[in-house]
Amino acid sequence: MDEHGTCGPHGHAHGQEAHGPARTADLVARAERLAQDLGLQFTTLRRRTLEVVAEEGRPLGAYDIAERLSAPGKRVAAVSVYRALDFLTEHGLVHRIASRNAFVPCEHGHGAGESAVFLICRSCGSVDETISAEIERSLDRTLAQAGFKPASRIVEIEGECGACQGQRDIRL
Amino acid sequence: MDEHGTCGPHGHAHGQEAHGPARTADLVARAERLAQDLGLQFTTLRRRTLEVVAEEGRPLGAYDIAERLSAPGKRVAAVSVYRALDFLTEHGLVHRIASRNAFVPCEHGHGAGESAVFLICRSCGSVDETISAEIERSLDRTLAQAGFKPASRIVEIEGECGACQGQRDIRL
DNA sequence: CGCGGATCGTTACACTGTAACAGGCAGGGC
DNA sequence: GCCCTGCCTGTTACAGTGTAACGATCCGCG
Repeated sequence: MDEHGTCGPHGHAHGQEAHGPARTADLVARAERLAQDLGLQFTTLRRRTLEVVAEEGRPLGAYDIAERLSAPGKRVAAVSVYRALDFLTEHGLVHRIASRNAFVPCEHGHGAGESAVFLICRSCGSVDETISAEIERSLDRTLAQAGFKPASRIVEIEGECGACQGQRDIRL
Repeated sequence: MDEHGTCGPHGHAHGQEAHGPARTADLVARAERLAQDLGLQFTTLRRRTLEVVAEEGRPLGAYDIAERLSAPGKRVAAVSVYRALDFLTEHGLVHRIASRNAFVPCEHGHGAGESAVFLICRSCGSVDETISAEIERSLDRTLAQAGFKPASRIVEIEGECGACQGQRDIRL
């Protein structure tokens, strides 16, 4: 569907968080605590799905995840991945990017209640997750004014991330 | 995919705008002016696609539109509808609801530059489009702070609209 | 008339997501 | 121990969403 990679699928830490194994370990630890506390089952499939999503620096489709989880002779069906993703999204460990039909790891420790803003770069395909109390407040005001009771919020901005703007400037 | 209809697919004017033929005529007129001004072709397929989307009180999938445009012996393929929808969304006449893979008519005269907030009701499936300068400001601030250059914005809130909350109160 | 550009019809295909059913596995009560 | 129950997973099948590619048609323009 797309190629990307202009500023590299891994390794660019634009902002606060670092991608890669460190974040993966954090997320897995959080998932284990959460499962412990709530009496849920953090199964192998769910853990491996979370790991695959966390390792990647860009949104992954369910079928991409299935492919990465598959080994010669041991194929993982997409439907299983969807079920694992249902679990992970339900508990705020990964997010679904509606405009891409793809999934990214949750980069904040926020409870499932809060809502995030996703910054999706068209050049490199990376996704940054930020939280703004100010945006939430103005959203809440608008919703209250419309008499609308929100259940879930989707805020996705497509554009060009800072790193890619810099790269483009150099090339010109 | 879903049934809806709890508060009726048509006829509930919650707020400012009225659905139905009046809005349809407005939109078509706007499209004709726009095509005139920019030297674009507002073809029959595009007009009929716009009409179908405008008449419906809820988001329509591309295949639903194709079905409504088809007559016995004169089938309209989904791919043609997609091309018409590309044209219509590009020029701000309809909006795509990313979380539903569906399309709604634009209910504001805003230029394609501004961004809208969509309130999607889980009970009746209706979609309200509102604009809030306050939300735009806080979004802009957050984006500027992140060094992110936005190209398009998606803000979709799922929940329960005022009308459906009222209905539910009555039934309880 | 010939040419170029845009639109549209058609086919084929890839990707996304879910329904339904069967097997496996762990824990709880007897 | 044994069965029963509930949850998770595997498998198949299918519905829904979206695009690529090619050809035909239409239309304005030189």
